[in-house]
Formats: sequence, structure tokens, C-alpha cells
Amino acid sequence: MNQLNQSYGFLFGKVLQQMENKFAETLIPFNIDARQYGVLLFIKENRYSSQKDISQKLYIDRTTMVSHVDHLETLGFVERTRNPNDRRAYSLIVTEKGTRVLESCWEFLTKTESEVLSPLNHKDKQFLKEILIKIWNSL
Amino acid sequence: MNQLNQSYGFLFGKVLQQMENKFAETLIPFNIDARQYGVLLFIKENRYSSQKDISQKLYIDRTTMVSHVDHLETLGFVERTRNPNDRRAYSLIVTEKGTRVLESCWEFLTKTESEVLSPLNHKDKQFLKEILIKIWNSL
DNA sequence: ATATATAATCAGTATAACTGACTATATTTG
DNA sequence: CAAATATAGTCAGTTATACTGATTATATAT
Repeated sequence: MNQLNQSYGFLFGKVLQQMENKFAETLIPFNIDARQYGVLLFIKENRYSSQKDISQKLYIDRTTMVSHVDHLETLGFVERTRNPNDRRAYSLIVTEKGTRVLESCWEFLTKTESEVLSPLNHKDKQFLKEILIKIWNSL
Repeated sequence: MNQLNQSYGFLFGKVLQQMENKFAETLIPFNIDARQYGVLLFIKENRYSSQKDISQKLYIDRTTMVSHVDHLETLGFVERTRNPNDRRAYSLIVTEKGTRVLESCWEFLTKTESEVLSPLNHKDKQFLKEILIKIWNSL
């Protein structure tokens, strides 16, 4: 075993690179990329979020968020409604169409994940998820 | 717990994003980015590799590899020597200067990794590495 | 009432990777 | 052996993505 394969950063990067490539392919028919999927799911799970909220929680730049939400809105997956308590900010909601897309995507993405994680047994996967959540929560 | 945080892809992505940001900062003084560090380390561990070899093993595009190696050569970290058995291909080697840089980087990067992985105990880390290597080997 | 802060936007810029064509060399095949 | 095909590396130009800094509208603090 060599140093390169001993590096968590390297290993994370390569595993993610493969996942992202497969995700990107899976998402082509839905006309969104992995980031936009993340944003859509975030809005579904956090109704009435502002673009700022999402930017902060998902570590995505505020100006980039504009184009992601533009795109999702153009596709009719989200709606920008105004927040009556702060007319500077939007209250974003996922449309019915967006919800259906999320459900379809989820199915495909879970399948894609399983492929990449296929060398792991159930216990490994469980443990991996726990570990990742621990790290994520500490960020 | 929500769906977003249940997604391995999402969790991988966010953990890596943090790691990459910290790595990038760590590497500023050495004037290379994470990819170039990876290439340098690969050459160190696989003397006389051609650019093609590295491209394939590290899943980096061949044309992108040209600029990475250009950069590493300009800094005097690697040398492009010709492969006498195939004059189309280079035999890349890491210089003494490059070796010293690798050693310094490794120290800093290990420290950075520890920071990101600080919520994990020793056993968690061990397990995580084993799991990542399993996945990497299956790619 | 004025000054400061914030959410969203936009034009312009920067960065990074990829596409496809090209050169030089190697290998295969007829 | 000569011709055709394949391969390693390069480069110009394109594409994709995100960031910088300024701007508008609204909110909050002094």
C-alpha cells in the first residue's frame, strides 16, 4: 500500500468523482445537475427557505444560487413566492411537478449509490453513513 | 434526519468540499493544487510513468495532465525524461526538490485531514479508510 | 431621519476541464 | 517491406462553473 492510497482526501475525491459521473448521467433525463438536485431536495425539506438560507446550509455561493434557482424555476420545479415578513427575500417552494421529479430521481440515485458502494456489505454501509454524518455535523 | 443527509453522494460531496478548501489553503505556499499534489505523489510512487499512465490511473484527462506536468516541471518538481523504449512517451521522475516538497506537504495535509476527521475516534478512522480503499479498488 | 445591513441580481472575470485537430513515433497488416 | 492504423503528447479554442464587486430594493439600528 502506498501513500497516495493512504490519503483520505485522495480516496474521498476519487470515490466522489465516480459517484458524480454516474449521478450526472442519471440526472440527464431530468435536465438538472447534482447541485440543483441538492437544492431542490433542500427546498422540499425546508419549505419557505430563502436563497440565502440554502446558500449557507449547502455551502453554495449566493450568486451561483441565483442561477440554480432560475433553472429550477424555468423547469417549473420550484416557485419563488415573496416572504411577507421580509420582502427582500423569497420563500421558495417545490411545485407538484418538482416533487414528482424528486421522487423519480431518488429512486435512480439510490440505485447509482448502491452500485458505487457495492463492494460494501450492509454493516459497512451503515457504519459509513454514521461516520459521514458525524463529520458533516461537525462542519 | 432527512433525505438529503441520507444521501452518500451529498455527504461525500460536502465532506470533500471542506477537505479540498483546507487542502487548497495548505498547498498555497507550495504553489500547487490538490490535483498536482496527487500527480506528484503518483510519480514519486511510480517512477518512469508516462503522462498516459497517470491519466488512466488517476482518472485525469490527458490534456489536463499536460498542464499539470508543465506546471510541476516549471517549478522544478518533476523532470520529463524520454523513454528509450517508446520515444513518444515520457518517463517522468520526481526531482530532489519535488521530493522535499512532497515530504513537507504530507505533514501539513495529514494535519488538515485530522482536523476534518476530528469527530472520529481511532477505530472509526481505521474503518473509514478500509471502506474507502475497498470502494477505490472496485472502481 | 439617516446610516448601515441584508437578499437578491447581474455583468464581467477567472478557473478548470474538455474537444478535436495535429505531430511524432510505434505497431499491425496486406 | 510499405501502407494503414494506433498511440503519447500537445495546443488552440470552447464550454462549464463559480466567483467578484457593484447595484437595487427592503429592513434594521442609531
